[in-house]
Order: sequence, then structure tokens, then C-alpha cells
Amino acid sequence: MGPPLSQGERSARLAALSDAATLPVRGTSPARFELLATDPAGGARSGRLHLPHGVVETPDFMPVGTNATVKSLDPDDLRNLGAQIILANTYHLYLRPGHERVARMGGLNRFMDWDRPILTDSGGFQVVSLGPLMRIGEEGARFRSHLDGSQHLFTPERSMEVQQALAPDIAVAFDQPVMPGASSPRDVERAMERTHRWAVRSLRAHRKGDQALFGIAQGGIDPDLRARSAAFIRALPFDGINLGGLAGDETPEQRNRAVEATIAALEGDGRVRYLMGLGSPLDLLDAVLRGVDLFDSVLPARVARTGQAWVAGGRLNLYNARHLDEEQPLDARCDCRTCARFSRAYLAHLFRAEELLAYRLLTIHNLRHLASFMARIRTAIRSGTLATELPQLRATAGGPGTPRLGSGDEPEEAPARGAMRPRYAAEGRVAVRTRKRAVESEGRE
RNA sequence: GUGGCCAUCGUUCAAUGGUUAGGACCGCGGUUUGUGGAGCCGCAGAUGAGGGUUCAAUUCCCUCUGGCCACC
Repeated sequence: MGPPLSQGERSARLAALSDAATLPVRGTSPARFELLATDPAGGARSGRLHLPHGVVETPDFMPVGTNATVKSLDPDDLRNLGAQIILANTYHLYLRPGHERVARMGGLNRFMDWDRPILTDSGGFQVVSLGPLMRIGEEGARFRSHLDGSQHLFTPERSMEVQQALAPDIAVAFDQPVMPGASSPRDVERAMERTHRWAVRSLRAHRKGDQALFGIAQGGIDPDLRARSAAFIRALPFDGINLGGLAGDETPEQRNRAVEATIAALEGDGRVRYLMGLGSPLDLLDAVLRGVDLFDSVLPARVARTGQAWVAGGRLNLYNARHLDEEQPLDARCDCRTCARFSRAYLAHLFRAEELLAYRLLTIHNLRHLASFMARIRTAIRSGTLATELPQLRATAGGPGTPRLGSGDEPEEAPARGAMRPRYAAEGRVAVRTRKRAVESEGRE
């Protein structure tokens, strides 16, 4: 029946249970998760998350738009590359331009002219990672702005207030993340217990309306703590369950074990599961295989801004001199508009010249690469072919942990076609057909 | 034409009569996971040419070459 509870855990749990009785009735969830398929060979699953601003097919990856913009992209770019939902940061938008100003402008969707779903982070992570933290206590986290040094206090109540003003489809409970390795096991446990108390406070402070609220299960990399945290958060009326404190400096094996322990404790729960911070294709695949539905990360966009392209079977560094004379696209199988129109030589030139277009074009490509990858995973799960497609998925994942490609060894099958490649198809059909054709041709070895 | 000043990695600056002449930028690579177009880590790269003084010259002297300034 699990390990005995610590003193703090016991009292927190009791407090949570008594608090939960007085929590507002949550009624129909603004984040209804419809499970469509489960992989017969394992824990992978695919579904639909119904949100006020639309439907998110899962598993899926959310591009990060910290300051109410995915850096270098506009909403049309995001829509065209297949982004179903994006993440924005509570901490950043609270400091600038201010959540009340965003509210006066009609909320995040209207402010940034993005009509699909949005999820906001709670600010917990940024408070401890960005600004020089002044002090963190039971009440909340007192910190200094990374912009002007001014002092602020973030509490679960304050985080809910800010997120409700920002008005995303999904808000997230205020937590105290602790990166494993940076703290003692006791610190990890303490932060977990505080996160539990803060979860209850977040729920009490959040008025539901049409905004969903997700809770965060912590516990570092200790499977026992992960299981306890997941069980605790599961007992609360959140609309979705987040896996926090990962995607840090843990090894893939440690992370996989932590995910397995968390998911095991969520067995039978119908809510969506979101692993915060993970963005490498191979890492995502590992987590999907263990039952995770949603992800976010700065990684694909950040590495794009520093010249790294994720392509089928590996990755390229556009700063490498060899690309200056290559007329082929980043990835002949990719259906993004960057690959449809521009050569590696041009991109390599743009990066060296520090031209703004470089960042946009490569961000589009990397995010499209990951969106396509997730779409392939969804299709495989829904068609029951995940197990047989797994080797191919791994082989073409691209990104960290996959080979660094030189000029000669790309998985290139397109002839050196002189001029225009197939035109980029903005919405769906042509893009899908192109991708399918590409996937079929991958059969050759 | 005369006088003065200058000449060090691709660029821009340091240093020194005596181990491997140093930095920055550029170049060649690497790193990046609930956002820093940031940062960080490696590697490569030079004493204009020719003489002389000296145990020893990138350093002191002469000539040449090139550049800058002033005067005619």
C-alpha cells in the first residue's frame, strides 16, 4: 500500500482532504480529455483534448511563446506549421506588459491574435530559475525581477489571479520545482510536500469559469516520491496532471523511471498528462511510450536560433562551413515552407550575416519537424502500428541523441532538382500527402 | 623631393634583449529541454624583407618595401 507517510506529508494530506471538501464544485471540465486509442503493446495512448479555443490531438508538443510570441514567428507561421496549442509564461507576462494590461486588451488570445488554445505556466519555475531568488517560504516565493530588480511576491493565490487575468485555456498550479541533483533528497521531498499544499491553495483560489487548471506532481527522480506525489495530485479535482521537475539534468534512464512511477500511480485516471519541459524527439517518444500526452520545451526553437536544424535521421549545424555551398533543402522529406523554398547555402549565409530571417526560417523548420514527428506517433498509435513503426520513428527522430550529419551522409533521396520544390501546403491535405509519400520512400534502406 | 611617425595572427590591440609573443573580434568545431536571438567550452592563427650589434633580437642600429602626417 505504499510507503508510510512522513509527518509533513500526512498533515498536508489531511489538510488537502479537508480542503478538498470545501473546494468549489468543478463541474464539467473545460479540458475534457477523450481517449481514442491505447497502444496494445504498452502505455502509449492517443486522444483529443477539448478546450475552449479548440481541440488538441494528442500526443502533442506545445511550442513555447514566453512573451506572448513564439520567438521570431507570427500566428500564421504557427498555424501553418501545425501548432495546435502554445505555452505562454505567467512570470514574464506578469512583469511585462503586466497581466492587468493583457486583461484590458481582451486576454492573451486576442492580445496576440492567436485563436487556438493557450496554456500558461504558473511562474514557479521562472521564479527559481531566472530572477535572483530572495526567499521562498510557505507563503510563497519572494523574488527580484530579472528586468529591473524590483521585488515581488508570488503565491499560489497570486499566480491564479495573474493566470485568470491572462485568460489562457489552461492555467497551471503554482509549484516549487526542485531540479534533481541540485538538492538533497530531503529538499526534493520538502519541495514536493510544499507543492502539494500549494496545489490545494491554487485550487481554492482558482475560479473555474471556462479556464482549466492543471496540477503538478513532483518528486524529483525518486520513484517512490513520484508515486506519492502523483497519488496526492490525482486525489484533487484538477483538469489535468502535470509531471514536473524533470527535463533537467537527470539521465534518460532516471527520467523514464520517474515517468513510469508517476504514470503507474495515475492508472485508470482519465485526465490528460503533461510532462513539462521536454522537447527532444527521442525523449518525447520515450515519454509517449510510457503514457504521456502533452509536452512543451524551448529546445527546438532555441537551438534553431543558434543554427541547429533537426532533420530526419540527425541534425545539422548551419554554421558549419560545409553548408555554405549546399543547394539542397535542410531535409528533402520535410514539408515546411523553409524546406520548400530555401537552400542550406542560403540559410547558412543568413546565420553568418546575423539576418533576422535566419531565426524565423529555422524555427519554422524545427517546430514543423517536431509537429510532424508527433503526428506520425499519433497516427501509429491510432492505427495500432506503433510497435512496428517504432524503429522507423527512432531512426528519423532527429535532434539531440541523433547523428550529426555531414554533407555526404544525409538520408537524401531527392534528386538535385534545380529550381522549385513542391510548394508549401499551408493547411493539411497536400502537406499530408507529401509527408506520406516521404514516409513510404523511407522503407528503402 | 625633404622631414617625422608607423609596420605583431584574417582584423584590431597587448607585451618583451632570454621558457610555449597575450586578448578581443573573425574563422573551425562543440554545448543548449516548464525561453537568454544570450551564454558557455574547445581548436586554429602573427613579429613585412634583408643586413648588422649581441651569448641571445619581435624588441637596439642600418637599408629596402609599404602606410600615415607635415613641409616644399
